[in-house]
Amino acid sequence: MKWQELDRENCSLARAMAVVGDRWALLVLREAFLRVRRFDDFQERLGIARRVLAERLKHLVEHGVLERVAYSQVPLRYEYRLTEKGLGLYPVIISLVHWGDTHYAGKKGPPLLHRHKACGHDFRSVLTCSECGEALDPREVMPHPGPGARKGEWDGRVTE
Amino acid sequence: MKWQELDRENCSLARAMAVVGDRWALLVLREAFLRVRRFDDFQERLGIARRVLAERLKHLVEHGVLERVAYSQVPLRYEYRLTEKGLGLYPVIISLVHWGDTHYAGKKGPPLLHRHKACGHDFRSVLTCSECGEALDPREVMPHPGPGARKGEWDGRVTE
DNA sequence: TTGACTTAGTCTTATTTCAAGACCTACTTG
DNA sequence: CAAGTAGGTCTTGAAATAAGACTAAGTCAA
Repeated sequence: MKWQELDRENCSLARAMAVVGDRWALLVLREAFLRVRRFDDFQERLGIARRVLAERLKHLVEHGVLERVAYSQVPLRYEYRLTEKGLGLYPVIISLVHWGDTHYAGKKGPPLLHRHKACGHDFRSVLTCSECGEALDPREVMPHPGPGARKGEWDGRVTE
Repeated sequence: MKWQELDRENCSLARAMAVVGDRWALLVLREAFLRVRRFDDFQERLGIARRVLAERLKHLVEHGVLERVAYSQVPLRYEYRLTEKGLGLYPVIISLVHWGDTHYAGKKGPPLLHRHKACGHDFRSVLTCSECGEALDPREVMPHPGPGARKGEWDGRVTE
């Protein structure tokens, strides 16, 4: 399968990966969550090739994850901001960061901490069930076909 | 910057991306969370080139995300299972799936639902603060340098 | 009013990675 | 003994990436 065909799969993960699944997208978004907004700042902080960055930002804008906003009229200059849809990727990024903290932080500890303004503490993210509020263990989750499933699509895979 | 140098960055996300940041890793892991374990099953379900799959599985095994376990001695056959470290990526995957469900499900709804065995309900994942238990809004989070930060690394970026 | 600087890109070239599918090896089953 | 199964490797051409030079439009200071 080619990468461009991924969004035609009937799978929410595949469709999400078609938008943010390339090598750089999540790193670009990490910077966006750290309030980086301008082309040269993304480029310098990530060390990404400029051509690739330009294409990636365009792609994220086209998919509504970022928006390109003029912050100066004369001269005309644009910056990139997270949309609501983009903000919705925060759980993905913070989960990856905390996974990295857990397994790859050096002796001294993680390079970056996150403080929850509401309660004032540094936190780790905890994934919980929207229905009962308990922390989620993957072994406690049973996937099963939903309303958008195609006939026979999950046969022999998920009904257990 | 080259992709292989990413894990030398002092950033937990960059280090995580060095392990699971290529185009296929998270899709392979999605299948693993759906109890797929064998080479040919991964290959058929993902439509990934066999050479790329072999390399990717090897990489994930080397990084301790999957383990290669013999499930038959005669003939000798191996399968790939999630390790504890691999299970730790569940929040990343389920968050991406729910983001995809939210923004890319068709009219009929998501193709796959997830039932929490503990409470018996289909759920969405909710990211909460480990300290106060409230749902996390990215606008309520203030990143700041941690013990593993390098001197001056975050100057002008995160202290707000 | 020229020369240095800023911002947001585009373009070129060499290298790396990926897609598709044929092929290989060891064993099993009919 | 022939066909099938499982888990790969190999080859070829196409696509994506890395690095950095270059461009365009405007600003600022002398």
